[in-house]
Amino acid sequence: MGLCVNSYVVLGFLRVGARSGYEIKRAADASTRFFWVLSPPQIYSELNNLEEAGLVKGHSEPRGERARRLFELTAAGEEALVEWLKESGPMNLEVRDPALLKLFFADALPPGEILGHVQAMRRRAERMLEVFEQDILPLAEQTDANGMHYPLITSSFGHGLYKWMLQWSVELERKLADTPVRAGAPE
Amino acid sequence: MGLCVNSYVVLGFLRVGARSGYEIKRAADASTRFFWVLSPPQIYSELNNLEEAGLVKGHSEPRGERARRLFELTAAGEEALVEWLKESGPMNLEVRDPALLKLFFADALPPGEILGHVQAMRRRAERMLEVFEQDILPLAEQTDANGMHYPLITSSFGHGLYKWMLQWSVELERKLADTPVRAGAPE
DNA sequence: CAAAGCATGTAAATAGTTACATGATTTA
DNA sequence: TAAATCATGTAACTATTTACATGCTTTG
Repeated sequence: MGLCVNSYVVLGFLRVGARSGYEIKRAADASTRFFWVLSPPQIYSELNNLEEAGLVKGHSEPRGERARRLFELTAAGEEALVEWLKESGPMNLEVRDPALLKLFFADALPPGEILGHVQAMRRRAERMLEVFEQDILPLAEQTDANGMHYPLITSSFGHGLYKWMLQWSVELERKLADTPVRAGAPE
Repeated sequence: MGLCVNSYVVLGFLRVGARSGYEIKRAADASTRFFWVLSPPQIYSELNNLEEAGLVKGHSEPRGERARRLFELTAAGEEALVEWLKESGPMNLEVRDPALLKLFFADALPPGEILGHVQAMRRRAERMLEVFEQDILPLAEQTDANGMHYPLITSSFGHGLYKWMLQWSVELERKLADTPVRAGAPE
């Protein structure tokens, strides 16, 4: 019932101009999803939550027969957001990657199968880099030109992260190609 | 009811010698938790699941009055694990980091507050590096000497990742110190 | 104008965390 | 020997995903 990280993501996007659940979803998909996933049902239920708490105010604005609600921050909502942004409690970074997990247990596998996984990791990093370079960064640069600078900074974090991962995968791929079983870690 | 990633983590640790839920927890805390979190209740319920499915076999081995169950892989369990390890479906890397989220929305904050967050990110990376260097890597090297090479490889991934993050934080810290508001992304 | 995709959600199922309980073992 | 910590779990709560429903808009 209380507020959680998701609440502040929703408040944050409302603050910079999103009005509907769908607009929040679009904005999140193009930016924050790389370090915080948020699915549509979470957004919509969070909006209801926040309205009950008086942090957003919604009004009905149907498109024809289709129901539709637009929201805006209240003064209390803006304040709650800024207070949260100021807080500096311990914050845990969490990574979940089934691919690394498979690699962790890969000693149970014949060497031939393992190289394939590493190649898949490399390709995944390449795909992500494309997404960043074609979609995420250009959009963040626009935002930057509009006077909001931190979306570009955090997007560059994502971009740099995947560049690092690509490099790591390539190095491991090379080492495995040289000496299939006794690989030795890259570094 | 079906098997999920957690199932295979449990099978994987049983395969390399863990016998109880607690031993699995200990092993996971010292290795896979950096790319796959798994809490005690998940482990215990997963063990029951796997037993029903015939992939592990458990027997009671109480310590005094305290109940206690030890498990081992069945042949079917070993096979299920290896089949999963071989599979190469699409695998999504997921990151969740409230600190990056705060940084993303930091344009709503006075510049003074922001530097503190970046410093906290740097210190977090430093702490993680210590954990890797003092605990995780030494243990993985032991495992490596015992003929299992992939735990060291994946642990090196974690180590390298946090080294990269430390570098990124330090660079951003410097740029913010120079020009507080108009920061420009590190890269 | 039919099909595909965009926009707007909800219900039900699954996954995961928190808080607790309890006995054994170690340590101050 | 009391307090702390290790070991072994469970119940209840919270968070998240999946699958669906439905009307509007664009496009072949």
